Amino acid sequence: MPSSRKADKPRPVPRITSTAEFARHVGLARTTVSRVLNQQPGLKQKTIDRVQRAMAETGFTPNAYALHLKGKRTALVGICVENLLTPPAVRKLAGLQRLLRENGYSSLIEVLDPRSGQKVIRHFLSMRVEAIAFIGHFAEAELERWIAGFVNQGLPHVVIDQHGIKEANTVTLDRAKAMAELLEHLWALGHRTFGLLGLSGPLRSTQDRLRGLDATLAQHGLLIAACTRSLDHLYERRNDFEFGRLLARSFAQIPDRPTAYIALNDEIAIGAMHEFQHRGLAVPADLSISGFNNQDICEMTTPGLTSVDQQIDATILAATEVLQTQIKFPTRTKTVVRMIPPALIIRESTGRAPA
Amino acid sequence: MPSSRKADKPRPVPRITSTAEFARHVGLARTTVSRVLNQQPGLKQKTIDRVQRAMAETGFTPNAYALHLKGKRTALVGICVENLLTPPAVRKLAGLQRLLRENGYSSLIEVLDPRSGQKVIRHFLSMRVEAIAFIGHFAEAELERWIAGFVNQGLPHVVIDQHGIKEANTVTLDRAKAMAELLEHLWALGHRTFGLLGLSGPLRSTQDRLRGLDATLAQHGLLIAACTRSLDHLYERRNDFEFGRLLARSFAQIPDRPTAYIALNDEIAIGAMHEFQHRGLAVPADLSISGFNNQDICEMTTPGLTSVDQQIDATILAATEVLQTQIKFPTRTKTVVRMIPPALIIRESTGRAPA
DNA sequence: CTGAAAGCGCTTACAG
DNA sequence: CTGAAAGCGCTTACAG
Repeated sequence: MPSSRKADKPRPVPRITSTAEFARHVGLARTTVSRVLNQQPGLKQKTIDRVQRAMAETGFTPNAYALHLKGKRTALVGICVENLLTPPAVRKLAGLQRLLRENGYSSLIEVLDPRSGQKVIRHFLSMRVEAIAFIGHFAEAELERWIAGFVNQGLPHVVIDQHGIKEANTVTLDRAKAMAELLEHLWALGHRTFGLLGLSGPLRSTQDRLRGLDATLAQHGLLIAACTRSLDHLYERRNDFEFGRLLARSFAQIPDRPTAYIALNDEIAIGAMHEFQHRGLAVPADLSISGFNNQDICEMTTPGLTSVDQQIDATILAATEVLQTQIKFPTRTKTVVRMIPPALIIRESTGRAPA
Repeated sequence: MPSSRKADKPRPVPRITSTAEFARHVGLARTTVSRVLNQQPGLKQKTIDRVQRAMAETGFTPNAYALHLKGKRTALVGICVENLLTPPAVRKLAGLQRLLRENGYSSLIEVLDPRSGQKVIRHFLSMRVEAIAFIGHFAEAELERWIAGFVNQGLPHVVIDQHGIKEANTVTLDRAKAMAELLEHLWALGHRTFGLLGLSGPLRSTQDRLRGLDATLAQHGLLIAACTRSLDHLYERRNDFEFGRLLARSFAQIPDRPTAYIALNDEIAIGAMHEFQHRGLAVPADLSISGFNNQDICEMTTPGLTSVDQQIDATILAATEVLQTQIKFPTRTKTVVRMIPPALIIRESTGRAPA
C-alpha cells in the first residue's frame, strides 16, 4: 500500500525483514534486489534508484547473519578491555576502534570482569570475529589459555599493555626504559634517594618498571634496595589521589626523607604533592615528584607534574599493524613483541635536589 | 586423529567451523550435538561430557549467524556514544554495558563521528540489535531522523543526555534543577552577581541550564541579563582547563567582577580557580567557583571544588528500565521522558560573598 | 541415540 | 531484468 506518509500519525509500518518481502514490496525479483545491494554491474539507474528509495522508506536492512552465512567476511574485531575507569585505557580503546574502522572493521567491545571472561570470548568466537585485542591487565593464566587457543586456531590477536604473556603477540610501553629516562633526569638534578609511591605489587608492568630502576641505579653504582624507599605496605592498596596523600603524610614524617618521588601514576603523584605542600614542603625546592601517564591533569596542578607519556597513538598504530600482518599472513606463526618507546614530559614538579 | 596434545609444539589444528564437522569429530550425530549445545533433556551424562570435552579441546563454537537465522534472538543492544574523551560519558557507557550484561544482553559499542553515523546505524540494524541507546550529544536533525525510523519499525531505543529530541524516549539529568539548586546555594551565601564560564553555545543542555538560572533568578526578582556576566565570546571556544584560565584572566581584570562563578564543567572551573589564585585572589574568600560533573579531580584541588553530580547510576538504571519496558510492551507507543534529579556536592570552593 | 528433511535469509551461477 | 535452484550452519520435529 504505497500511500503518502504523514509525519506524526504513527501508523505501524509492517517491518520488512527479508529480501523476499522487500522484493515483493518494490515489485522486483529477489535476484535483482540482491544485485543492487551488492552494487553489481548491468543494472539500469532507474532500478537502482527505485530500490534505494524503497530502502530509505521502509528502513529495510539485509540480515547480517544470512550474509555472513553465505561466506561474506564479518569484518569484526573483538576488543576486550579491562575497565573503563582508567583514562589511558579508554584512550587506547577509542583510538584502536577509530583506526580499525578506518580499515573497514567494526568493533565488538566488551569490558571483561573476572566472571564474564570466558563468556565474552565465546561470544566473540561465535560472532566469528577476525581478530581479538586485549587492552589492560588480565589474569595471566586465563589469558595465556585463551591465547593458546587463538594460536591453535590461527585467530589473529594482540595484547596491548600486558607484557610477558606466553605466545602472545604483544604491544607494550617500554616501561623499563621509561624508568631509566626518568631516573637519569632526576640523577642529573642531583637526586640520590628516591621515594616510591605505589610502585609495588605483583603486576608485571610494575615489576618491569622496578627492573628499569634497578638497572639504571646499578649503572650508577647504587643498590636499589639502599637508595629507594617504599611505604606502600603501611596502607590498604589503592591507586588514587587519597593513597598518594597517605603516603606523603608518612614520608613527610620520617627523618631521612628521600628528595625525589616516583609515583605509579599521575593521581598518586598529585595526591602526594598536595599533601607535601599542605605540610609546608615546596615542590620542587624541597622535593621533586613525578607521575606516570601524562594525563591532562598534569598541566592542571601547581607546579605542573613531570610525567611519562605512554605514546598512545604509536601504541595503537603498532597494535593495528600487528593485527593486519596476522590477517595478511595467516601462516606466519612467529610471536611478535613490540616495545613502544615512552616520552618523558618534564614539567616544574621536578627540579634541583636541595643542598 | 585424537592423539594427546603437547603444549608447545604448535601443530596447526584443523579448525572446526560447523556442527557437522564437529559431530563427525566426536563420532556423534549432528542432532545429538545440537541437543547438548541447547541443553535439552534426555541425554546421557556421558554423552554430554564427551561433547563438552571435545568443545574445549577443539575450541569449536557454534556459528552465531546460523543460530540467529534460525530465529534465536540476538540479545544484542547497540550503543552509540559521542566520544570517549569526556569521563562522564565513559562512565555512563561502562555502567550501561554492565547493567545490560547482567540482563543477558551483549553490547555493540560504536563511537559515532559525524561521517560514520549512518553507517553505524545500518550496521546495528543489520545485526538485528534489539534496542539502540545513544549517549552524548549528536546532530539533532540526524538523530531525529533515526529515532523516527526506530519508532516506525518498533525498535526500542533510549537517548541518554540529549534532551528535546522529538519522539525520543529520553533519560536526562534535570539540568535546570541543578542550576536552581546551585544558585540557591550561592544566593544563601550572599552572592548577587555571577560570572558564567563556558556556559554559552547552541547545545540544548547548555540552554537548559541557562533557563534554570533564569527562572531561579526571576524568583528572586533579578534579571539574568543584569546579574550574570559571560566573557566566552572573547576566546576560541574550548571546554578545558586552559579555557577556564583565559576566562579567569579576563574576569580578574574587569572592575565590577562577579563574586561567584558558575562553570560549564569541572575542567573549566579548575582552570579558572588556578588562574584566580595565581593572581592573588583567594577562593572562596574573594570569590566562589563551582564546577559540573563532580569528577574525581574535584577532590584533588585546593580548595575542593563544589560541583553538580550527574547521578550516573540512577541515569543508567533508568535508561535500562526504559529499554526493558519497550522490549516488554512493544505496542505501547507513548514517548517516555525521565528527568534525573542531580545532587549538588558542596565543597570548599564556594563560601560567603565578600563584604 | 541416529538420520533424513525442512527452513531461516541471503548470494550466486544458470537458463530464460 | 526474471525465476528456480543450491547451499551456507544451524534447529527442530519426525520416524526409526
